[in-house]
Amino acid sequence: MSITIKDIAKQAGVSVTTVSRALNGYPDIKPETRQRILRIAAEANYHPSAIARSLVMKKSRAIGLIISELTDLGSGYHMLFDVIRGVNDQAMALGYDLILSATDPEQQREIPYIELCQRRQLEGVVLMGVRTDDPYLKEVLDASVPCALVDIPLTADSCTYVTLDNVQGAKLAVQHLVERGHRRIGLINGHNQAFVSRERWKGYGEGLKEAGIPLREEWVAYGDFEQESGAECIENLLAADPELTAVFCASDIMAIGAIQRLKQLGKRVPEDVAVVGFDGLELTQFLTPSVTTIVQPRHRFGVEAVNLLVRMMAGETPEPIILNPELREGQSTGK
Amino acid sequence: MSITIKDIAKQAGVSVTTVSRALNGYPDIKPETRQRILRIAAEANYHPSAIARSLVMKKSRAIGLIISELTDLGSGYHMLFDVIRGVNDQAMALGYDLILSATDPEQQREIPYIELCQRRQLEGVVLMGVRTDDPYLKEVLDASVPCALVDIPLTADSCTYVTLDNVQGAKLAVQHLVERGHRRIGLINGHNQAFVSRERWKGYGEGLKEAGIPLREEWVAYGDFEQESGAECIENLLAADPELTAVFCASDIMAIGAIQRLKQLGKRVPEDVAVVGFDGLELTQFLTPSVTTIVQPRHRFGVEAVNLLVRMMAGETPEPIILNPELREGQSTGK
DNA sequence: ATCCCCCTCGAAAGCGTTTTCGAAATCAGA
DNA sequence: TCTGATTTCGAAAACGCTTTCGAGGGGGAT
Repeated sequence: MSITIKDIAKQAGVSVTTVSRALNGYPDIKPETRQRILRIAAEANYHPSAIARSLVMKKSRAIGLIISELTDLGSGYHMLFDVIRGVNDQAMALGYDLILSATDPEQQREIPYIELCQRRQLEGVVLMGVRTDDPYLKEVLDASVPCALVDIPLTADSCTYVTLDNVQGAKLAVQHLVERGHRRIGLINGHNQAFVSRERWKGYGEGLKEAGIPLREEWVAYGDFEQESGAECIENLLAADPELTAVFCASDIMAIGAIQRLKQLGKRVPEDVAVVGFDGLELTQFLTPSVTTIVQPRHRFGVEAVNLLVRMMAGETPEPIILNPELREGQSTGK
Repeated sequence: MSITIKDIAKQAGVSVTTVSRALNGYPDIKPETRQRILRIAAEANYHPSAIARSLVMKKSRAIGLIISELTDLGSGYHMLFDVIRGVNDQAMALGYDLILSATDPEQQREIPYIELCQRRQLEGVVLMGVRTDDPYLKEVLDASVPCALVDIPLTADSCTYVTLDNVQGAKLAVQHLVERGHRRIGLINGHNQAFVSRERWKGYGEGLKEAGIPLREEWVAYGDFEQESGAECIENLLAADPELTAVFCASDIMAIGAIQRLKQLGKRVPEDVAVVGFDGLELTQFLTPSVTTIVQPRHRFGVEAVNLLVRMMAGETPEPIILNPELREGQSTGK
């Protein structure tokens, strides 16, 4: 059906060996023969089969992008998309094809990690959206396929990660609020199955400590990164301490939910309660009030993950990449 | 390196043929031999190479997901992600692997369509986010690889599509506004390189006509689906006709931009100007005011696209799928 | 004229599967 | 016990490519 290297060889009156050499830029071939072959191949609109090539070279030139919980409308929703873009862009730029595989722990549709890698001969894998208790994780850590984790600070023989300095990010948020004069600052954290939650909690604590503010149990609530949970949490926090004047949310989406509920409760933002979000979603700039947030370089996560991967595939054992957070001021924390 | 079918054969003391047969459920094999082979394969954690299999079977069991303008933060931003999820879910459910390829017309990084298909032996392709003037389109239409288009109403020999009834959707929006008593209704449309824009324009016109309202040139503005353009357009429209009391936006994002700008101009929504969006983004429910919108079954787009694909791969020539829009009321059009 | 080396190219093996074709073994019926 | 059908299995080719190894030819040096 499809046109093969043999056809080109026949057409050019040479052997397949010669065609292969011409196409792959080997030196031991007469320049004019090469030109002729190239021309014929182009005219015939010939493109070598990546499959056949993979088989013989034992390299697929493909990397996997595995996302847990993609089907969950959930947590990283807005975050994930940009990371996907980054991974895609860099993979393409480097000549790798991307195989997307979104798994879903709940529905048991998980294909064992190893199997996927073996089946498609993946040269490396970018893994994201994984909970701390996800079964994938164990498999990955002792598999031999290079793996770059996004927002999961674990390393192993063939495994490293890229993430934000979440501790620093959370601290930035708290510092910003302290500068604005707040002393009673709540935290609406994400669920504990997310690695980032622990770090943001830590950063929150450090931020308070540096300001000489003792941490209080009732200032911390746990949501699930979703809008609704942000609303519920802020209500709970206010019930526990009506004097609360500020809250730091571990996701912009929860921040939006919180602001929404605050309005319903008759509280003004930022006059009565100031709010800081996390993620740096574009839409936060266009809300009323616009939301102060810790911005993550999401696209770059993807790019760097692929970069880590190719370095690992080259035999290196690169250090994890920890990107710096930035605070973007909005109206939700006043001027 | 990796364990192959030969290893299993040797282990079991049979030929590779027999192993292949056992694994693939052929009947001509003694039940107990099959069991033994299966056991051995499982113990060895063996998984057949999809690559080798593809080569000999000339079927890759892989479909491509090609997205133009993914790198554009742009237009379908929020829409695309859900469609991707749908494609992924259904592809997995049906046992196909997904190869993601986001191209970018601007940066010329486009890999010719045909080449991609040939290289990876794709059995079918889902194509989305393509402009009317995109070079891909021509290639696709006369290629022989089955192709399912999303939101691009074109058919060809091996090509069909899934989309929303955009005419009906726009009409729903206008009807809703008319019911609320509006007579001067503007349209903030998307750019004309999007297929959907033409249809939404048509639906807008029909909606007005049915209400006996003559369409006026200056009621129509063209944005690019982005927030900023929504803001600019509403300002222009109001400049052209200060009496405007309602506007229908061809994307939720533009609607948000428009509402934002309206507030800045001292107009109340919906009291002074009512706004309807398009897409049915979740976040529209959580804004103040929440946005009335035409909801698209985005996830289902992906699912149906894959369904179309497999039917085409089976030799059928299925009819296009046109899904029905639904209006979801928010506060932006009053009660 | 001889020898050696370099340049250019082809034959063939091999990658891990599936599948065709036929052979061996088993079984039924007589 | 023999025949023929049926069941169970193996040898080998094929898929499209890369790569090793070596052959042939031309040119320069001796």
